[in-house]
Amino acid sequence: MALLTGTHINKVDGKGRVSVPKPFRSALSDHADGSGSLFVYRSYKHDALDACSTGRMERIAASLDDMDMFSDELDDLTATILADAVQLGFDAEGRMVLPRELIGFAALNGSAAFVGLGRTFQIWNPDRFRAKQDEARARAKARGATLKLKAAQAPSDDGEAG
Amino acid sequence: MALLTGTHINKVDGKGRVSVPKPFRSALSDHADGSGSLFVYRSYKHDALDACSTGRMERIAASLDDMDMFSDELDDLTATILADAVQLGFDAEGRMVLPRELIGFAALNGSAAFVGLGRTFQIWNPDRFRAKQDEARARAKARGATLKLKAAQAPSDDGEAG
DNA sequence: AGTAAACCCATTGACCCCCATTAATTCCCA
DNA sequence: TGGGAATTAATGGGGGTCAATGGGTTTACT
Repeated sequence: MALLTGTHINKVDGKGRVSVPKPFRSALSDHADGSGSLFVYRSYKHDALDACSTGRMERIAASLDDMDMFSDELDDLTATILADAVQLGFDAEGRMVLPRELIGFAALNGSAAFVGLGRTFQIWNPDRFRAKQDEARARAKARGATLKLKAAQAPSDDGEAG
Repeated sequence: MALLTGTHINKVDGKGRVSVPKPFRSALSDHADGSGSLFVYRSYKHDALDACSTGRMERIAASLDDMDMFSDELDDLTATILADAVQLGFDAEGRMVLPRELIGFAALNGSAAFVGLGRTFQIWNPDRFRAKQDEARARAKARGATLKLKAAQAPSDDGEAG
């Protein structure tokens, strides 16, 4: 799967429709015809939405399925991720329809910021994201954050079939 | 099998009928004609119902079959799951009829929340589930819950033969 | 006959699909 | 290299279809 990067701000209309940015749409769509779907769920860390490809959500479900049935930890994770995730498809124009509840949770009043995070992305209220980003940059600078690169490898498409 | 995700709230009428959410119905139905059936049993952890496809119930039975005969553990699990499970079918409109006893157990007073858990789902009293989910999210946030993703793989259809 | 379950039909309202318009970029050609 | 045309992304609105729901009728079983 191509990388999801950058921040793209699109409008949310009265029906809850938002255009998924073209680069994201291309990266997410399983088929060449541009059709496809994605999963969206409430972030448990921020007042924003997390989103990922169906392939990745399959991986999440498979990972959870490997845990012991009836364990408390499994219970919490399924409730916060799977029980919350809605699968949305694109229409012919490349838009998805966000449920009202999610729009309310992330306070998407008329516009939404699509924030690429590599393999996943988030959907933010644009103003809130700007603030969060400023903080994150300040923290990284203050802390002198560093990153150890791992060795180059064949890119994973993160799901689909392997 | 497609993933079972999201929370869908439908009404329970006086006859005990509930529409099974379309995405769940599609995921559960063995045949293209939309017919199909599922298993429902009382959760032993919550005041809610557990439900799954026939394929998965067979997997559960097979897993139990691998345990030692006559062990107390096997005894308990068969009694709580297999002995309690009822097989329900859909009518032409995609509804199932919940037995009164199960409606009472899960306190489904007029409406029911279908909660997708990936390979299985639960049926909750909507208010109770909201409360449970809020707690789970709070715990996940406090604990900084993380999930180690397993490697990508071909998606399991969870049944049929697997 | 009485009870309960399955089947059939009608209504409504949400969602999906289609068309039209605008805006912005790229491409082409002068 | 600048202007103009064509393509594509994003947006706005309207209408048809289907999922969800409620009620009624027949069938089966006791």
